[in-house]
Amino acid sequence: MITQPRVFDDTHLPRRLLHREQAVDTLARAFDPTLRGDRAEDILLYGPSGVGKTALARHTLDRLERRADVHHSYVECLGTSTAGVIRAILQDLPGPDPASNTPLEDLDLAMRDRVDDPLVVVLDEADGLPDAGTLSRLVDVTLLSVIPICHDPDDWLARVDDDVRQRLHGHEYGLDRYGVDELADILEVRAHLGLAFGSASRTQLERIADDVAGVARNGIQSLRAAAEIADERGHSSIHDEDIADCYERARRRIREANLQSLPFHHHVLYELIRRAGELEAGQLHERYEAVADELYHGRDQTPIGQRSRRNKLDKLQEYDLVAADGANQHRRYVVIDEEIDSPLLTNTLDILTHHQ
DNA sequence: ATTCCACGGGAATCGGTGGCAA
DNA sequence: TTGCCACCGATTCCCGTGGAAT
Repeated sequence: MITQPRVFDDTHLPRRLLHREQAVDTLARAFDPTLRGDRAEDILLYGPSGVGKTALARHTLDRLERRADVHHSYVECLGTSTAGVIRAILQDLPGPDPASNTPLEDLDLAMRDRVDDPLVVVLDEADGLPDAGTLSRLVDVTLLSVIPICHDPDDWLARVDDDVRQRLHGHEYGLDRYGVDELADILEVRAHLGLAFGSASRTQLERIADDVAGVARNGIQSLRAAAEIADERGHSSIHDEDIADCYERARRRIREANLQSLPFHHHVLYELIRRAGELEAGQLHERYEAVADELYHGRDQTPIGQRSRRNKLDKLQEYDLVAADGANQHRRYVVIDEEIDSPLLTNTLDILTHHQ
């Protein structure tokens, strides 16, 4: 039933962005000065995840680049540093890439040196920047303009330095979830491009759009999952019962991918919680210490201390794999989907369960 | 009121990497 | 080749905070 799987990829960019006409206009206008060789206006793009912030920025900049010889740089900020951001920008500019141990100040100088035409820098996941001063360095470059993408603009503005706040203040642009009709339109295009003819009815697409509350990413992944389930059940088109079951699969797939992307330490903590169902913080640490030596034996990594474990647990929560509730010594960690196990630890059931 | 304990921000530190100059 | 330096991500150390139990 799925004829073009790529259509459902997170990175797939449609030719037209439906129901984002005003947003595209606003961004395009902000880029206008570049056509005269001036710096573009900055825009702080915000909104909940999965509603197309990144797609909007990429789409509009692609269009700009086709219209004029204006360059842009796309930087994924999550988990990177100031130096990392500047490096990413330099990579997109002509000239040699700097050595990996080049001092930050030299990177900064190189960037100032090489930006001699208007440059638009998209900073995706800008809430993930650990250092508040990163943006100041960018904003200080004459012809460089920024498009930070974040979830909460007030939060974000509160954390950056004054100069950046002044530049972005009044230049916020928010995207909201789609309406049911709007998202159904979007899903219709994907179904048309990626599924066999007639696989899904308009009513079904509207139902999915409604069930995912207008979050495009979830809608698209749910549609894909529904088509897969229909295939497995031998249906020639998507049935309503396939839709009923598609959300769980879509969510589970995201969680599985999340877990896969994490390093070994996270897996250990996750499995300890999963096999217990739920654990108090104190017990969790106890068990970790009881099994750590054995589990890490023969690996190049070594067990980590409590403070680091807390950070890993934070990450597990961010990734929607475990939840925590309760304060202080009664804090409990609960696994969210017991069916999702860590492939890295499937052979260690004995070690993990012996020490009860 | 005091104690207990997990939390989480921030600084210091560690180990590995890769240029670069002697 | 060797020693040195800067970087960087990960980790640990230190410590103030605050809710719950005593």
